Amino acid sequence: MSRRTPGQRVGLTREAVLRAALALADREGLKALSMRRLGAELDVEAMTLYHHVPSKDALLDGLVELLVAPIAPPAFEAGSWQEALHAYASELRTTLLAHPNVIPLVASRPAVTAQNLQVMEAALESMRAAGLQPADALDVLYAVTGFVLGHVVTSPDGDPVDQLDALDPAEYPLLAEAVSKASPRGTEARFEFALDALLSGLEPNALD
Amino acid sequence: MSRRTPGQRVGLTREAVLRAALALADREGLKALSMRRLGAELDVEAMTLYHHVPSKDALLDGLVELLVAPIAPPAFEAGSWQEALHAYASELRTTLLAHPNVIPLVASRPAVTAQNLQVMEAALESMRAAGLQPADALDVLYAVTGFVLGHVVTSPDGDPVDQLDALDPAEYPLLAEAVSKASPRGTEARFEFALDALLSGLEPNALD
DNA sequence: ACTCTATACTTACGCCGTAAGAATCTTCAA
DNA sequence: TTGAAGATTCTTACGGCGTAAGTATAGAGT
Repeated sequence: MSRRTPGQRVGLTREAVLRAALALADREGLKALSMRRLGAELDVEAMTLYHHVPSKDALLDGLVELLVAPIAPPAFEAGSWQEALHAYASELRTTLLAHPNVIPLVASRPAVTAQNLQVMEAALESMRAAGLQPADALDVLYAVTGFVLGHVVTSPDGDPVDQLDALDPAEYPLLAEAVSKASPRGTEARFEFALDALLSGLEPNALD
Repeated sequence: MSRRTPGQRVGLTREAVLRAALALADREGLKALSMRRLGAELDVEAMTLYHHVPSKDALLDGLVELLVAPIAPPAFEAGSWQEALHAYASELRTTLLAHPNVIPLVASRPAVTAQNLQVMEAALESMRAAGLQPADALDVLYAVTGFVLGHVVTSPDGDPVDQLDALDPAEYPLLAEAVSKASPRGTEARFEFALDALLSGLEPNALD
């Protein structure tokens, strides 16, 4: 049951493969993302994919890069210190939340790709313009990025409260109370609250 | 090539299985942690493990729980607000860093187990004694936990700078400068710096 | 001593990543 | 116009995976 005769091109590119992989992971989860399954999705045999990607690990790396690449680095030229980092953190969070299935991947790959290095360099550039030493700026960048990742990892979709909804108030009275009262605020408010806490604490130390 | 006759007991327990799994993951990484391999480690066939653990996913969940369980919840009775959360965050970080191979697992499993719920309840208890509303306390807990996880995920072992060591200064001048200057401080200093920033920013908002 | 059950092993199925190689199409120089 | 070269695809095969189903035995409770 062959799809077509060998050699007959189907116009695959690395980019197309990565996009299909992201779509598949979004739709059916990371476990469904196998080379055979992805091949089927593109109407191609699994081994064909290896002409565009050297291994499955490399494919996953590429997937993370595809996801993170379009995020704009923090721009300090316009607006205050906090605003720039706040906007950057929010965009990063939004991007990750749009692909919840891929978050574990982002969290488990260092992703020191050329793409990422350029983003970091650009960020340091504009942070220097704002008066920061590069060493301090790097600390701040790491702190904010790690914070966003950690927040997204601990509350991927919807309120973390969702998972705690059916909670026995007799066994966990305070937890139940906290959950019932915290609901209206939502995860986003919780994120902004903690982010601003971090940023306001970061500023005096970093600028001194 | 059978190891022993069926029925002959080897004295396996869920706990022993989980400990062996953790040891194996620590020693050889997550990819080496297969049911067959783990069975071999315990001198047992793979299927035997299913008497102590319902599935591999459950085994991984148990592994995370085993790792996180011994961490003491933040105790506010003695010492200041910051000290308590600082100590908790540091212990969590130390525990995770002691098992770098397992970090991706912790980051990708919600882990809303009975164990964890009890830890959270205990934390809320002592935070209430310090004058916090449970809802605010929960926010603070999530913020700190997420922060630690994010930090550990982005710089698992050694300085993140290690991976950036061989960097082309011509291509990334600021990055190279930041790396060369930031080195002596180390990852721990970076962690404490950002943690204190978060905590100092958290306090006024949460206590108001 | 006898039964019952928990524990262990065996076999088998359908997945997985990927190494090796054959078949075909496209391109381009002669 | 032809024919060689290289790119792209398919085929086959190997060892390893999680686990469903079934079998055998050792030890505990009567």
